[in-house]
Amino acid sequence: MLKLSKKVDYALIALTHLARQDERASSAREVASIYGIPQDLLAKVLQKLARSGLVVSHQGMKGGYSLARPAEAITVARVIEVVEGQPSLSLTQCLTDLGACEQFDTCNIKSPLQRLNDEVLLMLSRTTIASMCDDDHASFRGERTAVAVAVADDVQLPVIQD
Amino acid sequence: MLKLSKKVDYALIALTHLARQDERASSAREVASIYGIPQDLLAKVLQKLARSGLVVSHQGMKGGYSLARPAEAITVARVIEVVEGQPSLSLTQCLTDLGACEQFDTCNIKSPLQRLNDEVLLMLSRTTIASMCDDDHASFRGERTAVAVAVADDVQLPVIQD
DNA sequence: ACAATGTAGGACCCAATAGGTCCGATATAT
DNA sequence: ATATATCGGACCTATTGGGTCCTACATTGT
Repeated sequence: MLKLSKKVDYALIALTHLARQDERASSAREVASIYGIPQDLLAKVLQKLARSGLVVSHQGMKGGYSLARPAEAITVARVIEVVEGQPSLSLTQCLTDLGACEQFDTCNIKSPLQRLNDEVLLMLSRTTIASMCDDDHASFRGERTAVAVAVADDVQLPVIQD
Repeated sequence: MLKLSKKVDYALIALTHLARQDERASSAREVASIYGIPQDLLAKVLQKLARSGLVVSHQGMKGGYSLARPAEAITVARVIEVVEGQPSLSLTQCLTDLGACEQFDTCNIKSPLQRLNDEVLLMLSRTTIASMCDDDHASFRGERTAVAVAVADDVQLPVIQD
């Protein structure tokens, strides 16, 4: 599907929210109500983030969550990995379930996929909660971007050599 | 899940196979048996590719499929889009189902996600069947790459400014 | 002419996952 | 003590992914 799950969406929303709060803890309920996210589900997600050390939790009344480290040190890659479990961070099964792949020996696309996977991973590792915070000040109009249009129309994009 | 489906895997395998055959048509059965892919399923995938004009089909005995255009002109992005239908080429629902997103107005991560999405899309648009053919001559050992290890271990990667 | 081998495409099936809810237990500030 | 938190397991349901089966139709070889 090449789409990130809602859980990851929610995690990113919550984390950028926490990043902006800076210090003060926010409860799952609070965040959920602000962004219209199912409360119980967000709670689960935040618990995972807490268990993984991306976030610290304060129990009891007046409790909640706050970032466990600077927003610059939380990458999208890590968030995905934490929220939906490691195996999902590879573009294809055969890159994780090594040996479990039926067509491993005859497969003709192993190494290109590996490369592609690494590139995506790198991109997700360079994107941090901090960078997402900065970025969101830019306007978003909900239009299809030039890239999306080009792909949909099956237009040839210029090849970039490296 | 951020993983491409088996259908896409199969499509890419078949396409690079066809690219190497150069001219001569291969039947779905042939390709399926070489790579250990369920035949009926591959047939469906190839039919989609044919309907979308990425591949031409020759019916009847001695029939089969061959590339409809040079391998350089078939991008991974396009293949994904064709095989699993447009909506799947965006990292998150809200980028496609515009308006259908519950938290659209309050969402704090719209534009960063848009950017990320574009970057991935661009990368997938620059990768062609031709480039995958070249690439596969490189050795593949099935080991975790440096990038994968770094992410899993939650190591901070150097930030690259643009 | 007719069998063998193709593609075309609809119907269907099953298992896995995503998304979400509910509940009881525990911690803590007022 | 009570209201408000997190914690974490159990559970539910709709969707999707992956795959099979079957019928119809097109071509080639004999």
